[in-house]
Amino acid sequence: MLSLKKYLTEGLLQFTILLSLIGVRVDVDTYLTSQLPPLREIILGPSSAYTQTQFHNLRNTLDGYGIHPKSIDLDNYFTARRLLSQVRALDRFQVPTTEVNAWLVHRDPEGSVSGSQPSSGLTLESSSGLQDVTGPDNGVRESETEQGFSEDLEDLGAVAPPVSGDLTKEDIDLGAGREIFDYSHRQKEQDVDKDVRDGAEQEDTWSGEGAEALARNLLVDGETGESFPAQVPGGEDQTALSLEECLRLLEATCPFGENAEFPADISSITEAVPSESEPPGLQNNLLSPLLTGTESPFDLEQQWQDLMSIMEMQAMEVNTSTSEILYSAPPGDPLSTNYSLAPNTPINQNVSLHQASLGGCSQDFSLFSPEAESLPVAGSSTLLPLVPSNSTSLNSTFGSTNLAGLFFPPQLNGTANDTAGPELPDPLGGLLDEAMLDEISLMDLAIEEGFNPVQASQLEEEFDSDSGLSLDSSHSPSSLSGSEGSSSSSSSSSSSSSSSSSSASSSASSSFSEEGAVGYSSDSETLDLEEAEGAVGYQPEYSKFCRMSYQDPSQLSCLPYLEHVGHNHTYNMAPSALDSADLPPPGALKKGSKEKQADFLDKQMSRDEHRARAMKIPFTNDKIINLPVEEFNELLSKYQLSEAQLSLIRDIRRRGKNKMAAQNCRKRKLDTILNLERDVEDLQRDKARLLREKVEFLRSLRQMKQKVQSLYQEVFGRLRDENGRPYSPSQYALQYAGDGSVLLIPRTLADQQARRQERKPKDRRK
DNA sequence: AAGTACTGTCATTGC
DNA sequence: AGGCAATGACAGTAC
Repeated sequence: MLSLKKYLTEGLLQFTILLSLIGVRVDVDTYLTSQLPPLREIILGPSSAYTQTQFHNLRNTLDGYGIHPKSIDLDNYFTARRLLSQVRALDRFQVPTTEVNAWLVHRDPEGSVSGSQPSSGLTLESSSGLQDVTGPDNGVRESETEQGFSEDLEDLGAVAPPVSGDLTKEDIDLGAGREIFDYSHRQKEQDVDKDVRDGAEQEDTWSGEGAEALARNLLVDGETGESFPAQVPGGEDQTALSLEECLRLLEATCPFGENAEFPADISSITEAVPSESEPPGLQNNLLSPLLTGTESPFDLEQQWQDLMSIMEMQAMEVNTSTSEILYSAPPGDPLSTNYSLAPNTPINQNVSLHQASLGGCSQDFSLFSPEAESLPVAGSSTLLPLVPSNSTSLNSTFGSTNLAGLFFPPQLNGTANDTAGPELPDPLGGLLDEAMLDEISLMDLAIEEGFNPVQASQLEEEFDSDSGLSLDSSHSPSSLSGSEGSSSSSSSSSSSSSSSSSSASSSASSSFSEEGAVGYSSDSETLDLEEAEGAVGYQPEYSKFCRMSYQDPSQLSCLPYLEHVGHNHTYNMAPSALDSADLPPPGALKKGSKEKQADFLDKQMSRDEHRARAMKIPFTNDKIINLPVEEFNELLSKYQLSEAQLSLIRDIRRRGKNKMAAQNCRKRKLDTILNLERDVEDLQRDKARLLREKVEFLRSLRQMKQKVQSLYQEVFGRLRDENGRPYSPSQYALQYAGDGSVLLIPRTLADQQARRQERKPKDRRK
């Protein structure tokens, strides 16, 4: 039997912790100070009279030290210490610690009522595999806490043999074999529950009847499929009783005493319960005042919906088969047998857990049941560990899929055995398949390092190889301008190469002075050139370095340093811009290289330039090409030109313009490619970042799920029937009803509701 | 000698 | 309609 007071104390605190962790502010002080003085007394007054020994819960295997089952003070002491440490550790949580409280109140047909208020007094830590994610704090805190417990035990001399099967935090987290607990638990109850065990052996047959009986006492919302305790005033089988009534019965059933199972101060508790909430259901009895109090201006519903939406993500990827595996026990499993309930035990009634009334969040609680349908109703169930293994793999740690399966206690007394069974299915596995994880890890690495210049370039290279585009840094936007600069400088060489073939003999460069280019008489280009040199009278030194492509007659960049540049990339340079190019200082020219340079510049003459010179065109190609149409025509009109000359001039103009157009076109093409490369890089970075964020979110989600799962386990594991025996997870499941209450319902019923829940979304899609 | 890159040129298209 | 930019295609050249 359980101590109401203890459970209230822990439960309220735990629930407050839970709410605070999910972002809800609960002002417990309100209840402690004004509204519910008795309750406050209960909570704050850790009198040993209010504590009880919980043989089935939590405390006997701390660091190998057992606690004597009768050590009431120690029990209370540990409880207080644990809760205190949890509260103090709240600020160190990186991931909200989910705490769920539930009260179980049921009444047997004979009128004896057993009430229990199991609470999750543990702050369930993530598995070791998660500790690295949440940071060292968790591990430290946990170790500190538990070590403190051990030390406390030693100091107090409370070294008791590990007799009881009480659930400890370690048990939950580390998955101590359930046999440990089950054994002790059964040792204690063996004698007492012989008859019950007989009933347990009939578990299979009972399950059906029990389910029916339960169904009869449950009102199932035809629309939502949610079930809630039937409110049958005065009904003998009524499940939910007023708290007062329950307490009264408890008082009568469980005398207050040293070993009393219910040492709670009944009157205090009764007073703590608002009288107006007495009637039938427990809906308004215990938690309701707390949760519906005016001190909760927050949007509880929204909070829960947020939480549940996260959980729903898991539920969407329910792996029902896993649920079966999780809770199907090997035949003859003593534990499962022990869990079984006699067909006619009061627990067969719809057991309404303490109503965790959370406003309108009820619909969200339905999430806890969907998977139930996949669970075998038969009792022979093996309880597999729900606590995720230490694996750091997301797939493995994201274990449970649906909440029912997720929360389903692996073992009745809430212990989780890491080694006991397969890992829960990862509902998020689909989102993070191996390929994706690989990608994420790669990109994570790349991106995290990407902000390091060196590693960023490495990352880019990786991306480059993928895209097939060379992302060589020289092609980066910044380098683009550089290439532009070099290309512009290379124009002369480019055109020289094309013209070199026709100017074999030129030892002197041919730069035409517009006004002086007249009087050509030679037949060959070579001759023309030679003659031109003399005829035009250009300045050799100047022309050597100022030979310009006809395309840019006005440019005359005359940049000696461009000699070694291979190509002309002055695509986009406006003639005026090129025109402004600085001429090299004459002094910079080395006379020794004059000849060489002259030859070089001569070679740079384009074919059209050579042709123009040969045809004695009186103006430069630059003018031919770049003058506006009107001016160009005006220019032509000034001279009397032959048809051949006019044709050549028009061809020169056409080709020149086309040449520049081609250059611009190629430049645009290159720019487009480079921009695309840049876009690809940016998108890849964004993708990597988003993937990394996704991983982080999934980690957080996984941790929250683990917390909730552990809480479910703990809550369920703490539930006891009137005989103090745990409920079989294979036959019962916790479900959050539509009205926010938490119900302990048979699996069969949960299955039915789960099916309805599954149909609904489908219908909506239609 | 073959492959590649760059460039010029032509033809075409569309504005 | 003419001029012109843009562009694909081709060829020449250099490496």
